[in-house]
Amino acid sequence: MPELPEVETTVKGLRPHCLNQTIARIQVFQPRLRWPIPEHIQQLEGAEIKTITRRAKYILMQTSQGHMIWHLGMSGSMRILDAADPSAAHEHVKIDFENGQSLRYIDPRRFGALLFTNSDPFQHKLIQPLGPEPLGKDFNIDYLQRQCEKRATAIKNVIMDSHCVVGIGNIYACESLFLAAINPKTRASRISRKRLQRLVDSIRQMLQLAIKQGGTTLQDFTQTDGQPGYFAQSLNVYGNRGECPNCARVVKRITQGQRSTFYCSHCQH
DNA sequence: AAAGACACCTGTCCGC
DNA sequence: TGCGGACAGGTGTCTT
Repeated sequence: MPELPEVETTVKGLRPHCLNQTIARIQVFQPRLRWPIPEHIQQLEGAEIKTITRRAKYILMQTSQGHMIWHLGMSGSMRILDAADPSAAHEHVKIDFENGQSLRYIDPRRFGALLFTNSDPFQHKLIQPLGPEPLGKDFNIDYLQRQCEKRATAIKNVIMDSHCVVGIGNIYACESLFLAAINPKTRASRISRKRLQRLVDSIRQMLQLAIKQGGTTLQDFTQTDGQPGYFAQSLNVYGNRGECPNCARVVKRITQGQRSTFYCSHCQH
């Protein structure tokens, strides 16, 4: 589920509750996430949370004794609750703070991750090879054009490739291509600079608006206070089994890279 | 280097 | 009501 806006929403929700807090206790109820949660995560008991940042869809928590690297996978979410509150189903990690609050990690499908590193998390083997942030200055028309020139595959596959640009998952790939009026099947190398510029702009606009609205909730995702994200009401094509909001023709659904693609063949070329 | 298939896991929804 | 199958927001890894 979580794409960049949902992870960003999560980070913003965590900061006021977690920054400068001291970890009193870490409980791992289910270590078998995408990778096993390392046992030395326990070393962080007694540590203080210094910063919380996002890189791609990873959440980086810097503490006084090392870094936690989190990923929400397809169905992960985080909540802030009182330490005494009961655990929900699929709650795999509980971190109690000395102030009586706690951070919970909930993930029904367990595609997420919690990793630990002592050194620079940006040098971690999962983080280091990632492409630029879509909202940063390194993601621009010159960069995207260079990436697309060498790619024969469909444009949707390119913008979902984290080595090209990070943070764009299936929802926002479909939606930004709709906004840019580009057919998701078009070979990346055959799209004009002008149209790629439109795509860059669309991706930016879309992600910024989604962040403002707290992300997209389809099923599992909640903000850290338990509220859903409200961007779902702004979706034009993703999950749309009816008509295009622009031209009223039926929205098409195809499969690309084993993922569903929704688009309007009349409005997108 | 690039492209595609597959794996990991649980819950939900739809048709019969 | 129950059962089987398709499908779901991600992405590292392996094979072509």
